[in-house]
Amino acid sequence: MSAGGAGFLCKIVRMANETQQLNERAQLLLKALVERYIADGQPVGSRALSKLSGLDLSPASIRNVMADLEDMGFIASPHTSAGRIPTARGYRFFVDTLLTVKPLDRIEINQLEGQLQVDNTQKLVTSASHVLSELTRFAGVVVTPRRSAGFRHIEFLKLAEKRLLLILVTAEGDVQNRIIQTEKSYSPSELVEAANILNQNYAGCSFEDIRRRVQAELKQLREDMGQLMTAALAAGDQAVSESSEDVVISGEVNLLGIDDLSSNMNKLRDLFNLFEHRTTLLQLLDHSSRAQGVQIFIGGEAGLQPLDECSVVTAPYEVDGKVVGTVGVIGPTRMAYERVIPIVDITAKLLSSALTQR
Amino acid sequence: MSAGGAGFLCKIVRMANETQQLNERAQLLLKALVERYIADGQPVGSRALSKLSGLDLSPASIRNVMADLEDMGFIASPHTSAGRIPTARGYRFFVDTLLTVKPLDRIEINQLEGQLQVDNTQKLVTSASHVLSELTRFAGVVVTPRRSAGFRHIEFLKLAEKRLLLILVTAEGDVQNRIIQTEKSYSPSELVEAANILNQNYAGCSFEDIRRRVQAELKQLREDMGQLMTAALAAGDQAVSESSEDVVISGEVNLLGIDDLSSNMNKLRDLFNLFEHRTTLLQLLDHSSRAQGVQIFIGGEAGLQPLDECSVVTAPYEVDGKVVGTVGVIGPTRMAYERVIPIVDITAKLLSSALTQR
DNA sequence: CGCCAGCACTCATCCCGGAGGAGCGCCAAT
DNA sequence: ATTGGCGCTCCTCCGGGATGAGTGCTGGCG
Repeated sequence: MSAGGAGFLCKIVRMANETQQLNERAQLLLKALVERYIADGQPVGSRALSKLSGLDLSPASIRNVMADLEDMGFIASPHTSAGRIPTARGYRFFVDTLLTVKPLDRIEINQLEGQLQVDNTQKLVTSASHVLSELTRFAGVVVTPRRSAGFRHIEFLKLAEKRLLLILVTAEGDVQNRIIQTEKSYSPSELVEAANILNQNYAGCSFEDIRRRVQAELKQLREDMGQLMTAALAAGDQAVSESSEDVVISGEVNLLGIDDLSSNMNKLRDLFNLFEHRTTLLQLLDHSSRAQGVQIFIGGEAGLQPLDECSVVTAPYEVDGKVVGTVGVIGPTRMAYERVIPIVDITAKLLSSALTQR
Repeated sequence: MSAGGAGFLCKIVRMANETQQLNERAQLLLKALVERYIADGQPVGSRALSKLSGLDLSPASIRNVMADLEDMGFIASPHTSAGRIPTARGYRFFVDTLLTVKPLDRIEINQLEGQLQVDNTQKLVTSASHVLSELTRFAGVVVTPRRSAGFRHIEFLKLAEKRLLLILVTAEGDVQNRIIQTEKSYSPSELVEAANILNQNYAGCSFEDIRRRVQAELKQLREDMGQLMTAALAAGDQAVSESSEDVVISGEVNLLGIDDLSSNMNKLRDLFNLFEHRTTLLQLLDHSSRAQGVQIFIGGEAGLQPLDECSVVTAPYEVDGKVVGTVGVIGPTRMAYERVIPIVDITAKLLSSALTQR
């Protein structure tokens, strides 16, 4: 399971340096500290670490190491005489090299699989989002599959004079529909004819292709028919592209209970505003779909202030071997990564296979 | 503009009593107090009221009246030496008989009208919800229209062997679709034939009617055709009823900023959980659609604890003179009713006319 | 050179207790 | 009936002492 942020090259270089700089003792202590802090959210002092770490060291010695870790920016103290808490960089190092994830049981996987509803792409996606939020008790988020820009079947339906309903079955079997205003009033038989032409000749092609070909063959058709076709193509194109990418979020409520976040009412509001602003979130998640495997964004690494004290754990999912979307979890930086990571990982895989079957 | 809760008769009786008991001075003072409290959220003292009320009374006299109002349960003091704040009953009386709503400007109405997107019932409903939350800065909520259980057009589409897509255009012009598993594999022409029969004979009827008539006329059809029909009818019925009532909420985030609510993290979480539990909310809102005009639920009047410090302002909307749903706003009990009420009222009316046009 | 016990120091938190102020209730005077 | 005045209550806002956690540093020990 690989996990990384943006800027791979520089990251790897840095990692090499850091692994050199941090001797085993420092690493062990950092690991213990992060784990402890994740577990109870209190700054961790030298005394506590001395008991936890397993190393047989006195608090005083540990203080020396902690001072080093602080100098290197892995940990920080909220005030003079408190313990230390991990910085974003500390979390990063922890997640990249110290973390040991424990895979889920077969039982848990089966449970998870059972909760994915499969009767419909939309339902599948929302249930995946639900499952993620239920299991992690954070916010679950899924980017809906990119649709291939083509259609399996097209149909016109007359609603009123000069008002048509365009019904479009996408290659994936989902149905889109759209109302078109036309200049001329078409008879039902004309509509059937137009639909037939499109279905017989162009089913499965992308709209761009069709437009090009229709334009070439247009002269053979009556002019009004051509108009209808182009209008239909435009509408279809728009319908597909408009509904093509969206992000489904569930369990935002869970974040209200997290005291790390809900202490700052303003930040919390910013965060929820971000959730309403789908597009921004979409960009972040799209990032993830270019890499493979689980990715983790810690704190502001994504470049969004509202995510200041949050981490985003994502994994892309695929249909027929092609990445089509991203699933993920948004929670506080202080989250149980070793649990969340496999959950996200498995969910992505289950979603992939559920989508591929159909 | 009428505004009332449940239990009309008893309410009217009580109102008569109360109006008798409260002399004009008490009413004026109560009105001033509530308005002031709504405006700045601080308990209102006698000195402040003496200046505000317009009556030329000393604080001492006002204290007498306030004591009476407190005895009658209209106001309460959070602690010994604080001012008074309205109780739920106080708000109730204020809203029922003291409140003077100022209707919106033509300009505002036009603006509002412009923001309602009309290309689609679903979009119309969500934009109405958005508009409500934007204008009031609280949570906007709309119950989607009850659909009449009939169809304008029906269509079968073969997805695979024994797997059909049923496309259904409702009387309102919305499109539903549903996948049916069949026992037998039908040819495209059979599907067209079945669709034709349904369209020509039964368009516009309710599914129950159709089922009855189909059953009677079934013998004339080939058996497999009959099977297809009944399957289609069942699926259509289900599709319509399933998607028939839902509640769209937007702008929940706004409630995070309200200090009346966000002081109590737990209550806030309960509230947001209520939002996710659509059904409970639906019941409350359905209540409203049985009355006519704007209705107001103050505090726990609705019988839901999460709404403890909230008020719900609702109004039913109609299509062709028949009530089909409800719009509303959920905000803190301490809200500017004189502004929210006309907003909800107008939105309901605009929504009605937008839906009726189509 | 690494380790560690001990000590001084720094803060955060908690818990008073007093001062200030807002506002009420009551009462006696008008 | 209205009102000025007085005493009282209780919230809020400090400031200070006590407590405790945890650090940094130093000097001694193996």
